[in-house]
Amino acid sequence: MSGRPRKASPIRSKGKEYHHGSLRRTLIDASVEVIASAGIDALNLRELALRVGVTAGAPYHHFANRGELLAAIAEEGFEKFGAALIAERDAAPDDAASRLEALGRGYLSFAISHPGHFRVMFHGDAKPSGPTESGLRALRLLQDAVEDCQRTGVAPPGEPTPLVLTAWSIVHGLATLWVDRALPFEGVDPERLAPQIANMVPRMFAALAAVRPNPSGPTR
Amino acid sequence: MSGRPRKASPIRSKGKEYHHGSLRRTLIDASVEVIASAGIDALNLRELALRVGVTAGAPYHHFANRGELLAAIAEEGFEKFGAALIAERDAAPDDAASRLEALGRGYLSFAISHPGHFRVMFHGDAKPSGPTESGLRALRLLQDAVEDCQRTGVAPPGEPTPLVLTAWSIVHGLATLWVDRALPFEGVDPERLAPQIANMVPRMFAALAAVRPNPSGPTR
DNA sequence: GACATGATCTAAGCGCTGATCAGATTGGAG
DNA sequence: CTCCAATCTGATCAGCGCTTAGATCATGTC
Repeated sequence: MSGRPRKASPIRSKGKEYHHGSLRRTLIDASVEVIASAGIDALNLRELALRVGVTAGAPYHHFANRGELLAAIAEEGFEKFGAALIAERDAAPDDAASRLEALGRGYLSFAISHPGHFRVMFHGDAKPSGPTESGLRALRLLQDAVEDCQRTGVAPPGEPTPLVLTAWSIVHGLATLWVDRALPFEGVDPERLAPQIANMVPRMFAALAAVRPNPSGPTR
Repeated sequence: MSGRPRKASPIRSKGKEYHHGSLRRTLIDASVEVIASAGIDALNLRELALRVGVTAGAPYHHFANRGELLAAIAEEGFEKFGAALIAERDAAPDDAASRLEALGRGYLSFAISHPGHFRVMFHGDAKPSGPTESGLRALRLLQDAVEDCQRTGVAPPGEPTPLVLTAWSIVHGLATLWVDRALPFEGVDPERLAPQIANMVPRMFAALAAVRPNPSGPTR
């Protein structure tokens, strides 16, 4: 009851007020929910706006168009993604193989627990520019982990790019198949399979290193 | 059958006739082109119809709605896909590892040479039913190849599902990253990298088999 | 406290796209 | 030739993205 009742608290209760208070945040959250359960195509700005209690034109004061709403979701997703990868990696034992495995687990865990963000992050259609800054940072984490494995001998030496791409492809492929619901294995729970697959990455690299000390050279 | 001038030739020249003659085929082909270059979202039935010389309502005599057009493209894609995989496999040397590698090469080649079909085939949004009959047939090819590798000792024994899923994830992940243009490696040509990655699948399996004769048991 | 200013939201509407439907046109079967 | 089924046209509706003018609120200034 002092002079200014609500100054540093921009979040209002959901009551009927002219200004929503945190419409941008609310729109992103609601969008992620819709996309997670029904896909990007099902995202309807009109319905979305009405559902959170504003008129159809209001979102355009926070996002220039539908694409920029999606871009904001993707950017937020890549930031959460990078943070999740780092957390998982730093919680792992301090050897190169364990940390690479942790990154793989983190990758899959993120896709499973944030399918809405993940879908938008790697949505191929109509990508204006290439990968974002945050996306590249996440890739560098993987790259460093693979090179660490090479230095400590738990991955074969040589050009790291094919190894990085292989590791990335494994986890990204499984994550994609999972969020696209394209896994036709009955009785298989991808959520339990995820750490198994993630663990397979450093195991295969280690096996390669043990069998072939120098597998470089043209493959075909 | 010499009486009727055109009976068994339903394909007309692009001349202005009331009946198009092969509108369904033409619509699919044009759609695949659009999707390959601009993505699924860019597919516009009106523009598509006018471009091939019919009015906006005509496509609905061949497809109940936009989704069924996409479903037809996916189905056709899976059929081409299966045929391409079989052709590649049967052209390979007659050992299990070579055939598994050939399947991986076929997978990636298909994605690279048929990006339009591939995009629709694995489009996660609004998939009504699960994978198609043809899709499951393609999966069985991979499953059989992996089990052959296990029998001949070039892959570790045990449950084949994790191995199948790993192999599938590697090629599917790279293919997805490729068609989504999400590969931020400069100076790297995925088209030349594809056989290298495909070759890595049986090599890693063989290494695993050589190092650990029995890697079964809970991973974590 | 009165006022100006910028940010936010409403209300109305435009254009484009997916989808429907009655009727015109055509090829083919009997 | 006659009739039928398939195909296409033309008109139209509904839904959605987006724009614009004006109303409402928050905040800083005097």
